Amino acid sequence: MTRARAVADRTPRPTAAELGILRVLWKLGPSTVRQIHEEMSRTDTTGYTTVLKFLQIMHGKGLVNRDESQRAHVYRASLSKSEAQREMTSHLVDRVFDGSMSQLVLQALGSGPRATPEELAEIRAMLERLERAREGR
Amino acid sequence: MTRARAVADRTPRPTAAELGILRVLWKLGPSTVRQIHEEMSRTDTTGYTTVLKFLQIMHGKGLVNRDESQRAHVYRASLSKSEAQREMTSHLVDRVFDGSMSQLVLQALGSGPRATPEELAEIRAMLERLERAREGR
DNA sequence: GCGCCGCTACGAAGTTCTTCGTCAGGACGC
DNA sequence: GCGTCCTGACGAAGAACTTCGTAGCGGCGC
Repeated sequence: MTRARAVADRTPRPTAAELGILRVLWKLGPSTVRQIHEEMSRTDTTGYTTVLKFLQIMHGKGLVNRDESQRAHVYRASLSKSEAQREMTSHLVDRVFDGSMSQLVLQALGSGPRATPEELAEIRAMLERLERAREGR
Repeated sequence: MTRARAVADRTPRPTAAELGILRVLWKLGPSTVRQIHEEMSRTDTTGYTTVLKFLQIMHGKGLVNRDESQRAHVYRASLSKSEAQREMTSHLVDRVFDGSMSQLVLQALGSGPRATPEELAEIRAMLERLERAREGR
């Protein structure tokens, strides 16, 4: 299947297991394999060498950087959480929402677990900003 | 919350290639392998038997139903587009938005290709409905 | 009746993803 | 100095996903 990739060429979309590790890195910040593995052990049974292997793979793909100056290498996510969110959301929208972000928004608002008033206010603010931007154009 | 999982148990999340076929089924409605293959040939080079094989796999998984009363079996998506949208959005939110739908909405509104005024109006309407629902509680 | 054509089914090969066992090198205590 | 322990590297096994070649069946035209 011919897949349209553009952003994906720089930092490929992480696989499920890779994303699990990125999530730990986003939470902990730069970490050693041991730290990552210990954090994952809370909910997971992934072995130490498995985590290590993924970090090596991800390093090869450019998903993480590492500092090798210490004996225990320190890994850092090379894309921020929000970059990953944007990339993955956009991919979802392309794949199942016919490219329509608004459809996604409507779906999310309508079906999600209820947002708090603060969140609704934030969304409303964003909406008004967009509406003003549109008028001003 | 457990509902998403329950649904996933019945109809597993489609893989990338499976989703490609579901998209055609959502577009064309119930179709034969040939029709699906022809539609996919517009943008894709996937072979006929590949499409067939996927439909067989998807049938095994319960992702599609089929009517075998004709010589050329007629396949139909067993989950609607909006069900798939909900399921996949919810999965994304769990994986990369810490379960927060509102974060997804903000991300989508902020980064997406611009929504049309009609779409903005629709989103606003949905938002107001939610705010009223909240007050009324 | 016979051969051709279109259709499904099956299986196998190739690729990617996931997981871990094993090894080598260096640090550290004794 | 020597063994022990921690760490990274590597490779291989297994699972899942993707793709297609080939076989077999049945209908239709001649």
